[in-house]
Amino acid sequence: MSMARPRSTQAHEKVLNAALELFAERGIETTSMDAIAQASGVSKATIYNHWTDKEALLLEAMLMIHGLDREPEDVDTGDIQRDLTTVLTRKPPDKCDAVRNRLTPSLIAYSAFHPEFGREWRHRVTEPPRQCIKRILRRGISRGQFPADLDIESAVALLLGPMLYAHIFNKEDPSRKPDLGPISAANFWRAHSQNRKDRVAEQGIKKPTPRSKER
Amino acid sequence: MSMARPRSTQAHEKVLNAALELFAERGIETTSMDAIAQASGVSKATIYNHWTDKEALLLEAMLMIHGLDREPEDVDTGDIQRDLTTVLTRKPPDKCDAVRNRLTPSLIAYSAFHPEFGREWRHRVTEPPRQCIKRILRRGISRGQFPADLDIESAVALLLGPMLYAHIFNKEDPSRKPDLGPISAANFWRAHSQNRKDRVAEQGIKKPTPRSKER
DNA sequence: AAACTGAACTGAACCGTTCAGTATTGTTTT
DNA sequence: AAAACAATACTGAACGGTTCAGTTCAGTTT
Repeated sequence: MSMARPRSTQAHEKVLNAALELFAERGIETTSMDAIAQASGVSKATIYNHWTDKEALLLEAMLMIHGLDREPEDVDTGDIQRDLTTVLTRKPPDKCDAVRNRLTPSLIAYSAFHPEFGREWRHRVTEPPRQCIKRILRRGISRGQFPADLDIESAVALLLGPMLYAHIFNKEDPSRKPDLGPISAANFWRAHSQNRKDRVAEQGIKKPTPRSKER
Repeated sequence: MSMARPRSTQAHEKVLNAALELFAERGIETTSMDAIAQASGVSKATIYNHWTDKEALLLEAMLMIHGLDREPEDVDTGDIQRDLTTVLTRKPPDKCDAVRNRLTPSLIAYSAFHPEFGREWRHRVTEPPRQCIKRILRRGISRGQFPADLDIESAVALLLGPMLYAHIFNKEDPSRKPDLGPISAANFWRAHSQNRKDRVAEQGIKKPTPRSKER
């Protein structure tokens, strides 16, 4: 009934940290449990006492590093453009950020070949910021600042894609690393904002300015 | 001096094809040479006669599938917008395309942890289309259709990023899979085109830039 | 004569399990 | 309060069974 000795949270965290570091440095599939045990200083037997699987460990490690920064997810200053920029520029604490970024390529591949894990990753990690952006976009539409027929799903890709791209392809090239967050936001804003100075109508329903957006 | 029996190009290609298929289906690191031998119908001894390494095989397979579509890399119809859209929409033959797309996540991860291979991948595969886009952008700048201070590197990320993003994150969600090529091109065009009268009403975030500056 | 096959083989790594011994905790008794 | 106890966690090392990259080789085909 009474647990005589509680699990050492110290050991638990040491393992998680070591696992994250190794996953980020050498990749998920190529990091062995023995390596994690050795790096963490926790015996492998104990690791398998805390987690059933390598995948279970990976899952908790991933949720841990992506859950450390539970910021107020929503942003609404009234200025849609500013909100967009804020969300795209938002970054986790420096320490996390490095690990998270180095982890991304592995997660992309691992998720591609482990659909279950992939769903979890997208659902728990990549979806929240997406939702945040979607809310802002919908607000923009209802305020008439974006066209009513804006495809939100495509818009999210337009906003976030450039950052992902830069992260993957400009990694080795230190010459080209401007922060794409504000750039991408500005790019999108200039392309879709209907807030021209001759049009100040704020009420949402307006005649859609005929955009030859095809289709 | 003269080889009594030439290497079977048939075997060579069977191995390459089988390797590509397996790499795409199960990932690079988790595909064994034995599996490739069995799937190709070529004995493992022969495979190691044709390639020194698993990595050598991977490299040639990658170059093969990305070299099959040597199209006229350059596009210049005079209409910058059309050229951009064309390049972003351009696709390899259907057969290749499926394999290439499924291969991408693995290549991202493998390149992240094998810098040498990564350089080769970027240089031989991802760089050519980038260069093509850059040429178009420079042409647009020199013709005054884009602002002279446009950061080309960021612009490429703005154009290609959304497609990469959609490819990675919208894979499992069949509801939203519009072709982002034209959308991304239109998005960029609307944000940066300077000499269209449908955009002059935009409030001047950008100052009227001076004439073309050579780079 | 060289390329092929099929099969065996090496050496190393891997995951996950087991186990005897030890350390650390909560509980009970003195 | 101190000592004894019971229950559990941890260690370190080993082990089984598998998988892998790469090699070797006797025999077959071209």
